[in-house]
Amino acid sequence: MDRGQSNDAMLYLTDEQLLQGIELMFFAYKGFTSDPDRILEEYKYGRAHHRAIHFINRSHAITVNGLLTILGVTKQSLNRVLRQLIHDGMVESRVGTEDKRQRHLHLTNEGRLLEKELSKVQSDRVREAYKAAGPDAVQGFRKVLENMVDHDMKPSIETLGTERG
Amino acid sequence: MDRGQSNDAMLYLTDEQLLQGIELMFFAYKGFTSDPDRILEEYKYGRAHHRAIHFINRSHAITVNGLLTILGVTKQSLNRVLRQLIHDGMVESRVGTEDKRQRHLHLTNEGRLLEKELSKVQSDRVREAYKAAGPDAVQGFRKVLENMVDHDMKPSIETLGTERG
DNA sequence: CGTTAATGTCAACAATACTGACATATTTTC
DNA sequence: GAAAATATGTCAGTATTGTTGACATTAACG
Repeated sequence: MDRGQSNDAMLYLTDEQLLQGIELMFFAYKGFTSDPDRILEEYKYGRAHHRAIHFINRSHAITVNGLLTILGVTKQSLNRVLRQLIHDGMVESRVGTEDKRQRHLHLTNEGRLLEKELSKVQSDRVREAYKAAGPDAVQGFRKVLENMVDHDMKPSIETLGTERG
Repeated sequence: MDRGQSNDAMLYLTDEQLLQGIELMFFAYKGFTSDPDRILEEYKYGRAHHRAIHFINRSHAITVNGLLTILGVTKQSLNRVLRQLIHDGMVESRVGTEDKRQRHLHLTNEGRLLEKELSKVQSDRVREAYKAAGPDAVQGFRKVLENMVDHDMKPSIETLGTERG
């Protein structure tokens, strides 16, 4: 390997170092999605389905608008995959109790099974990468990625995994 | 924030920690591509054009097959964007001297300008993320991402930025 | 000379994104 | 209570990017 930089090299980050970072993002993201993609193929689903399933699982009873905000796509685009998932019995859409215009999204038992199947292989890869890199590296990984996220999206992230989204 | 883990927490990575990592990859990649995407729109190009331009710039005189291997798409898919870029005078295709079946790809002056415009904004974001996170974090970032890449792709990465790809 | 390799191209198809328009039900506001 | 705004769903059309499969050309290899 030996593609790292000495600590003081941060004072002037070379173009080469930045381009390496860009390429690392490209190749890592490719690897990151490859395992779930194989499973999705069997279900005739795509990455969009995976993302919907992931965030419905993570944000209990999330509304359609909430999911739209997190995913950053149009409602027409989301509706296409949501319609399929609901039709296939993976996702349930419940009328809101407070606001009856809203639809609250839940995974069905079958949806939960698929979610587990997908998150298993993806988590496995992340876990292996974490383990191979070590705890300090994980800290750094998280720090850099957090700083790469658009500021607009940060509120969305913060609420994930904390009961309701 | 306070979404980190203590060092010994690595012994058992919780599902929550792994899911956070997965989401971080999703949101960071979104931010990572957002700035170039805005520029590409003006040129009526897409991300596929960006990737082609990036790796042609990085791998001097790369062949079509070489580019195919790096990008991991079909030749029909690559050819579509390559044809446009060549037609638009961004990329030049030169017949190989050793092997005349091969086509060696080069950026034209105009292509180099576009490449600079794209890599500028993307590098800026990476640089800012690096700076905000600090040198140690960058080391960790790189370590984790390298471990996330598919083993098949590693040979491709190694040769980038080292004269010829 | 026949086979293989590198490239290009045509056609068809699928997934995912977009815009714009419109409908319905419900809530909020004046 | 009527009007405006909000949440959702849907239809139609279009663009990008990926796929398969088929076929042609040119050049290299044995």
